[in-house]
Amino acid sequence: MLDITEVVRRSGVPASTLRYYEEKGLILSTGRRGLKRIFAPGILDQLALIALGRAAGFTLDEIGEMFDAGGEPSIDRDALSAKADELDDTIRKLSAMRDGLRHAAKCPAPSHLECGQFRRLMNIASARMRVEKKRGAQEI
Amino acid sequence: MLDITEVVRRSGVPASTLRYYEEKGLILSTGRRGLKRIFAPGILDQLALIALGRAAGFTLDEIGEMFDAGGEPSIDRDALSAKADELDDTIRKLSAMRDGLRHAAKCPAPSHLECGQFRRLMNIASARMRVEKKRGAQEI
DNA sequence: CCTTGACCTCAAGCCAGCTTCAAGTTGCAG
DNA sequence: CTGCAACTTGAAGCTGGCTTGAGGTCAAGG
Repeated sequence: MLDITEVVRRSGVPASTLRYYEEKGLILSTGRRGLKRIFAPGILDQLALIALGRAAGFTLDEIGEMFDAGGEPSIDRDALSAKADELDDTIRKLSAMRDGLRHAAKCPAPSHLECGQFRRLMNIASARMRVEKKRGAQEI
Repeated sequence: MLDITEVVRRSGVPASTLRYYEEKGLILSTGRRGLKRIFAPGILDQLALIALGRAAGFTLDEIGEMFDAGGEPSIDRDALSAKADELDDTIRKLSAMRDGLRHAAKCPAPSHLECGQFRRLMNIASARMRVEKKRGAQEI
């Protein structure tokens, strides 16, 4: 059994965040010593899992749905696949962007506006903005 | 010369956003007809460029510094390179994440917690969180 | 037993990048 | 000239994921 200080020390997650996660229902403290929260050791895995989810682009609400009542993970494999596909898409876009930037950085055109590739990038970016307005922003 | 409605129609950027950008100093309206803003046609390129910058991960403030007094772009090629490098880094992280998710989705371990690769991912994600706390979050 | 400092709660604040609202002004069609 | 839709302003609100602050409680060490 761990007190909050110990959880902070071992997970690197600030106490304020732990309280916030508990309030949101993402984690559970297993009891109190007086007012003070006590956590089961499993909390550390759970926090690592939350960190992973965040890094993968899940929202806290989505992550909350990945735990059963006991705090054990029960992650839908289809959801993982879907998120992987989403990441793939993001990666493709970012790669195109990176290549365009790389080109612009060494393009000899006096102004970037005179570079065909740069203009293509600009057009793609504004087209994407339009789409995201319509379809409720993805991410990135 | 374009009125705001025309700019909205041709750029897809909402009027509220145009006013916000002007207030922020990112764009300039070239005059007024009565109270109403009038824009030079160049605004369309400028908005496309802003969209591109946003998509590449620049903040509005950073983008603001990319225009000279006349609204002409004057983009530091080094900044573009640096942003490209940053994107590369992001892409690498996302790729690792995607591969891990993909694996977890088809991993036969009864619980994800029992899968070595999944646990490695978890640990990477929580280690990254710690670092980002210390060094003031990048993006993604 | 008393102090102390680590914990607690609840509410408010912060960030970026907008959007929305209420109330006021105006260009222009009829 | 009138009416009204389209524009204007400034301020406030929103989203997500926290952090911060004020003020309160309590377990443990001296």
